[in-house]
Amino acid sequence: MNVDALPLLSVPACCQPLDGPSLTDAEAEGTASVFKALSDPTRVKIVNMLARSSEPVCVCELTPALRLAQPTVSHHLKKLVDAGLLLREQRGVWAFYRLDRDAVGRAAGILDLEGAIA
Amino acid sequence: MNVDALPLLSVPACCQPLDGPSLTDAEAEGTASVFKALSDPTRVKIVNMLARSSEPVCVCELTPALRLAQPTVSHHLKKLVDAGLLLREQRGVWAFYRLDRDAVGRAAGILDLEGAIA
DNA sequence: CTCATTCATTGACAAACGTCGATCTATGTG
DNA sequence: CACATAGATCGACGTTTGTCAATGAATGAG
Repeated sequence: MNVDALPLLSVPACCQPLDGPSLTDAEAEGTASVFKALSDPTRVKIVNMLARSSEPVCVCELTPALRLAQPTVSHHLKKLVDAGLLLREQRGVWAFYRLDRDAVGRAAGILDLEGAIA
Repeated sequence: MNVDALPLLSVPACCQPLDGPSLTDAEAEGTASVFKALSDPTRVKIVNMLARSSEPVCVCELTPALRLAQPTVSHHLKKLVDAGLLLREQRGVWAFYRLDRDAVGRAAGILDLEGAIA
């Protein structure tokens, strides 16, 4: 579009062109993927339970507490691990999960929200 | 199922019954809704732009920066406002948005992640 | 080996989501 | 009044999501 050929605007311009995106597509997608992992009530409960526990927690303890079918819990745990929020550890037949306590802070940092949190 | 009638387990129990949900359904859903608002790359960019600006930003400035159709930008802004993350202000024909800088901190607090952030 | 247990994976289904074109409302100009 | 502009709302579309039953893989007991 040729700006010079435009008729004079009947409404004055409200703001300057200002700065660019200030965040690459990759950064935005990476940050969104972490928050997407926390965007489900069940996964919020999981993260909260793990945040309250100083030791890794067994899946056999999470499943009854969440009152969901076992494949559903496994599905949510995988999403949290893929997002980098949880760490998995196998002990014999059992699988234990614990929180990676730096991950959320990293996402909030990219958002430029450090000052707004805590 | 009658527990007393079960045969002895061939695998020992891994953990105690332990604590309950420790987070109500309403708290989990409320927290998840805030993170859901941040679970899209476009909305991450919007929040980042607003976080970098000390003054409210006009929609007419957001739309070209995001390279998306105007109804799409309006849709994302509504989701962020509904989540309590953004505040809307009408100035004549234009709509300005700014960040509610306490909202994310509140969500992270419910998660019990204060210590892990910042 | 056989069997039981824990957990992950697959497949299917309904619900929710992101995107955009078309339309509507509200504000300001003349 | 008529007209132009900014932005919200509506409908439709393809994609993604949460859930579960069924199945598969891995570990341990006997």
